[in-house]
Amino acid sequence: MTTGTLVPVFAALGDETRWSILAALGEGDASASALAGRLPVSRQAIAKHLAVLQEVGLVEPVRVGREVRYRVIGARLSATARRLETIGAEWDRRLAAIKEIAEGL
Amino acid sequence: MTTGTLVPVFAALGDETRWSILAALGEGDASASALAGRLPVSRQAIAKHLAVLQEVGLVEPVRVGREVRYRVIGARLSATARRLETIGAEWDRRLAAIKEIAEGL
DNA sequence: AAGACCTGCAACTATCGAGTTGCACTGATC
DNA sequence: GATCAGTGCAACTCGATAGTTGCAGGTCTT
Repeated sequence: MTTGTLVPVFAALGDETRWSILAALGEGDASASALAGRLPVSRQAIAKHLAVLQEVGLVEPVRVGREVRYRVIGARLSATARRLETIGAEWDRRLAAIKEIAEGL
Repeated sequence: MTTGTLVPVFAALGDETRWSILAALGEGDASASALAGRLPVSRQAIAKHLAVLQEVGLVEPVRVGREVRYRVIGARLSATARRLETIGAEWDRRLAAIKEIAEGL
């Protein structure tokens, strides 16, 4: 799982347009061009967003002939959620779970 | 709970400095000035971060005499985590849970 | 082979956000 | 009442990022 860094994942999830893309991908894998047809932004803008999402492991590219479709990785979301859950649950006990993320990453 | 909008919460969690602040607050409530003594940023920068965190309900101000201490709201993190968990878990079933967030907000 | 479609790279603009400094205001303390 | 610590507001710099357009390179189709 490499868990990776957690903060960049939240940064990636902190953009409305990227959620629109994720929502669109929820209805089936799609290419940047296909997404550009459904969303009010240019193909290149979407390509950049997809690069960001891929960087943090929220999305995965799949070559299909000449086009590149993207698939959402639900497990990544779940894993992130679980880590966040842990932090929130243990906060009141004043455990240093947060420090790990803030420093150790 | 008002659930509120979810995306801004992620945006708030997408900054390293804010995690440092949350980590520091995890060791006990503290004011902006007190935090400025422990972190390598100015008091005003911290004040802005605290405003952001408060805006999305991750933190709560508590007046103590002339100073304003801030307390982390662990429940907010847990609630956010649970919503994220739901989305991740149901993604594979292609449910439109995401659409609610991306559109309804 | 030609044309259409999709991708990828590059340059550019513009806005947002993180950070700073400076100053004014308020509440405790001596 | 004077002073000091803490907060709050405002203006400013600067880097990151969301967005655009334009063009070059691949790949499938006819």
